[in-house]
Amino acid sequence: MKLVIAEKNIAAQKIAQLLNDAGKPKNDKVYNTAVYRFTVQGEDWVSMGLAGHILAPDFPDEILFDKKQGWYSVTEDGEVLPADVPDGLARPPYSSKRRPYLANGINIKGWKVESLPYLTWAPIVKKPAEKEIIRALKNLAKKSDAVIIATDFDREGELIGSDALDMVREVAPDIPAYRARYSALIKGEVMAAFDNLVELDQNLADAGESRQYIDLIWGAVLTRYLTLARFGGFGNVRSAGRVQTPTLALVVERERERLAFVPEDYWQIRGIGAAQGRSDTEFKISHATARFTDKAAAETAFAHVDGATSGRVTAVAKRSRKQQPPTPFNTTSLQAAAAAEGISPARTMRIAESLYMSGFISYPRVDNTVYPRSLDLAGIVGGLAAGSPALRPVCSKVLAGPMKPTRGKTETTDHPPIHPTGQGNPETLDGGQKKLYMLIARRFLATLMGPATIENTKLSIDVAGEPFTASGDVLVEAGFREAYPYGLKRDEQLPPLVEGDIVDVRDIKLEAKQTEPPARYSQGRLVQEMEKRGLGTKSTRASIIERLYQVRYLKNDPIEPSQLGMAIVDALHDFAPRITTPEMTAELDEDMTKVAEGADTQDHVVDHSRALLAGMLDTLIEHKDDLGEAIADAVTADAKVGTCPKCGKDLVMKTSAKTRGSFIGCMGWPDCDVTYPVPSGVKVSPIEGEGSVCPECGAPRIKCQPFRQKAYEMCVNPKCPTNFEPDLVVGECSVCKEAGRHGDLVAHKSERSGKRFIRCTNYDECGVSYPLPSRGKLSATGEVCEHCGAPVVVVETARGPWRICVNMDCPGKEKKAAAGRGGARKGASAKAGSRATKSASKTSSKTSRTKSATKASAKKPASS
DNA sequence: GCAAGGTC
Repeated sequence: MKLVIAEKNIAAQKIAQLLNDAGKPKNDKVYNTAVYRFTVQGEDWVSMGLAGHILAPDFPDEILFDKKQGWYSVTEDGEVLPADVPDGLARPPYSSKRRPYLANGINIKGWKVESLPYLTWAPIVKKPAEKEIIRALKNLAKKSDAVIIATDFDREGELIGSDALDMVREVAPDIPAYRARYSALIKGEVMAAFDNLVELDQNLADAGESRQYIDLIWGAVLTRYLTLARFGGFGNVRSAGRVQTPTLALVVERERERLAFVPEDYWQIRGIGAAQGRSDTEFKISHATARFTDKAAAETAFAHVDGATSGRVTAVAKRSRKQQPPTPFNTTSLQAAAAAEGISPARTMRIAESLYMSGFISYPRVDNTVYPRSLDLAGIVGGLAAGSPALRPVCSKVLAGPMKPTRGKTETTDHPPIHPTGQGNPETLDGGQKKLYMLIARRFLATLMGPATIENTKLSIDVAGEPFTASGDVLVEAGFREAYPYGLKRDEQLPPLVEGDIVDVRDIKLEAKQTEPPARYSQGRLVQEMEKRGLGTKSTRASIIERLYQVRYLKNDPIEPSQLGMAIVDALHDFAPRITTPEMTAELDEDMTKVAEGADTQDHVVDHSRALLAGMLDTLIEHKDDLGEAIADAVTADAKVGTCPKCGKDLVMKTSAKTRGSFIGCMGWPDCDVTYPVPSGVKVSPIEGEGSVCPECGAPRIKCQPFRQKAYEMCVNPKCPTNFEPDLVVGECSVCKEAGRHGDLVAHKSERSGKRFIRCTNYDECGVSYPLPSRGKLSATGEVCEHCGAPVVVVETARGPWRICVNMDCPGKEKKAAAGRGGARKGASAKAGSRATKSASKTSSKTSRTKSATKASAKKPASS
């Protein structure tokens, strides 16, 4: 039997199909890995896909021998280094004897940064990362008489194949091994590759492995250095890396440009025009001098037209322009287009992966922007028409047309550009999936259609001797725009005017403006910029940006660096500049090429890189305390939400050591004891300028951003009247009413516990009381619950306004809790909700949430 | 608790 090892499942499947003597390959499983059995000239073959790299480089366990001690650990005898640092390269400038050792436990302060030189020179081993796949691979290898490495035809593919071969050799040391190199998963290519098998290119694999090692060493050393320079507690990693740090630097650089930007004043004269007596035809007019840089000139011109009520059309110019249809999607252009529709690149890739796995779209990680000839364009359009009623009309048009697909600049042959398969029913997709799928489907159709024609009309209008203009764009021929409306501007239709017509004008104003600084990056723009600068790959850019958000170097979208992000870039720029620029990647690529060509060796290149890093460590360690301080200051600045009304110091977000929960505390602690609770489940940020201080109580107001819901602002002080109305009457007591007396239901707040509740004024007699959510402004509705007759109130919770029946045991709660599981149910309801809701909310893991959601919706009656 | 690169 011959074993074919591909990089991924889809390739293994395709190869089996293409090489098979006849018919379909047999799908099989080895342990949990899909394999494909087929025959080639009567001989039994089997193919299996890996999942990319199956081994991961790491430091040996001896260095991390105690998982608990992690980064602080060393070997028993204090020796980390094997004695195989090549001659001629600097050894660490200290001996193990000098190292401050861990007498009783861990001498963290002395040890942590001192240990970095050891790490720089530490050996690296490859550890199994995909144990299940390795198990299947070895199982098949034992039964095979030859293996053929058929991983992707690139550097990483060669490395993945080489790692796989190493695993094979562990169980079949002498098995013959070959390499098949194909650059497209099509019959001709694959057949030719298997007819002309070659040997694995170890140099190329070594080049890839060098990349792995250098990334790990630089990343681990600098990340540990930054993290430990001022340890911020677990979960506060300050990461650095060959790709992420230059990417962060791009954002910081843009922010610095904005900060350094000196706005220039300019003036505009603008107003409203309309066909005479036809205020329904209004359009914008502006002075022909779009921007006056001279204030006096602007004022002179404005003096002429101030109060003018009419003008005369002096010229009408029409000009039509064509907008060419877009090129096919590759990973980067899909990410950029989706980002413009509010889907982050990382989320785009997660959704695209799921669409790919369920057969809706083609392979999503591609550079190619040219459809291969073999792609059945008409067949896909037909499939789209059948599956999606919304696309049917435009599909018919495409099928009737000449269908000449556009071509992008990048042409590779590994995979076709991202396109819909035309299979599957889009109605079964969830919100995000459907949105992305439609984008991909519409883009595909657009690439097969003609240009759009936009007609521009420009009016020249004389108003009291001053030249004005008006401009309007109208889509006169939709072309591809019929399929692809994304980013299309709305028509600006001007009324049909001719030279000499009189137009009404009104509201001509002189506006003082300032030039704007360069715009911040959107996530889509940043992905494109990374590509331009050679940072990361199509498969990694999205996750690297996400990582920068996760470590809180970046915030918001358009992207802003945090103070921490800026401090990190500054620190590395000063002491390890190599990591902060795209040049490190460029130089690495040069080194990799040399290794691949055999002009240099892995050991030499990696050791050279280690030496470069080692050369920076003295300076880094020397400045450890300064840098630690800079990081701590930046973190405090990022955490600031306002100013303490009691002592004037900063109020910052803090984490309780005991409960791990967040709260807002004063930097003056322990001298100042001001603290505020933080709404749960929301992202809190300060409000700048106006509205930043509560006019009622002087505490800061904050902006709360709930997950995927509208942000709102509130005062942080829960006792503030803007958050709670004391002694609010929310309704009448039904128990008392039945007993023939009157009782008001009044909201109270316990002084001791801070808990809020509703109690009847005749509580001693009727015993009626209801609990309330602990936070959120309360207001009465005057309504009573249809299920139990208790009052209905509105609570402004962290996630927006929410109507509740105050009765915990209301029979209506059960149904609501079940029906609302999908997301309509608001956060605070768990606290004040029925007992059933309460117990359900305790299961907080994702899976159980999903499970109960499925269950609940299954139970949901069809009528609701 | 580290990187970046594959892909699930």
